Amino acid sequence: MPRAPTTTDAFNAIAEPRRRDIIDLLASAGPSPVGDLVQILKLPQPAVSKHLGVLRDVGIVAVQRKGRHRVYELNAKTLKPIHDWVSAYERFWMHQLNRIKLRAEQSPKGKV
Amino acid sequence: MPRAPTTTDAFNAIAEPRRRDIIDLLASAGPSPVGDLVQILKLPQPAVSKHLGVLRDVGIVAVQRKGRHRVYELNAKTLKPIHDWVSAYERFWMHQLNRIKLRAEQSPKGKV
DNA sequence: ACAGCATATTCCCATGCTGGAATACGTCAA
DNA sequence: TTGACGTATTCCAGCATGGGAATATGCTGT
Repeated sequence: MPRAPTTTDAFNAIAEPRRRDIIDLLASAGPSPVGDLVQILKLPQPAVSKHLGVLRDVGIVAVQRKGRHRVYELNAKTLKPIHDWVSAYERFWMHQLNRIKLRAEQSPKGKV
Repeated sequence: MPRAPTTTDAFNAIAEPRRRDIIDLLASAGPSPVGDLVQILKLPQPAVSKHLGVLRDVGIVAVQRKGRHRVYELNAKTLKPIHDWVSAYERFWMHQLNRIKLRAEQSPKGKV
């Protein structure tokens, strides 16, 4: 089977750098219509719409119709699984001291 | 252009659930030879080797030859960019109180 | 040298992607 | 209505994927 669709989950959705850009932008600018994103990201409008479609499918963003505009809003809690997963590894780069701890915790199975 | 190769960066590499499984396993069991991973993950050996190849290209794991075995070790600091990126959104789901803060910080540009 | 184990690589396939261009859709103003 | 705007969808292309099967490589003991 081929690579999983980008709409499978948040992990797949955020693999695309442009989609992370969109997320970052929505986080800093707040809910925005598509046109604003197009202007700031300097991407073709269809490209932005398609990326938004993926993010929408995964639930990372939500839409609201406002006249002929569509206002996209970030729904960041869908990113929590990613944070949860990667946070387990934070200790690996936090302090040098942790190296000692890690050796003890991991203790390659050969140990008695 | 098609989707970026999985070897492009850590974001693309970890989109595959099996590769996250391998990372998790290396983290908890410590450096391990391929055979151990194959046995525990119950995946065909070539599949594991291929996934390890991707992780190796991105730098998430490192290999060490030990006789006829190859011992793979986690190099978790390559996951830091992911942690850094997603941590910016932690506040969105931490405390309910943050909702108030967030509204103030984001203040959709229309505001005076 | 040889057999056997541990691992990597190659080949094939069906699928789904991203970008670009063109086009369709829905809404507002006159 | 009609036209114009904002946005979404469709069609096309090239391409890398992950799985399976088969095979190649490398090391070890005898």
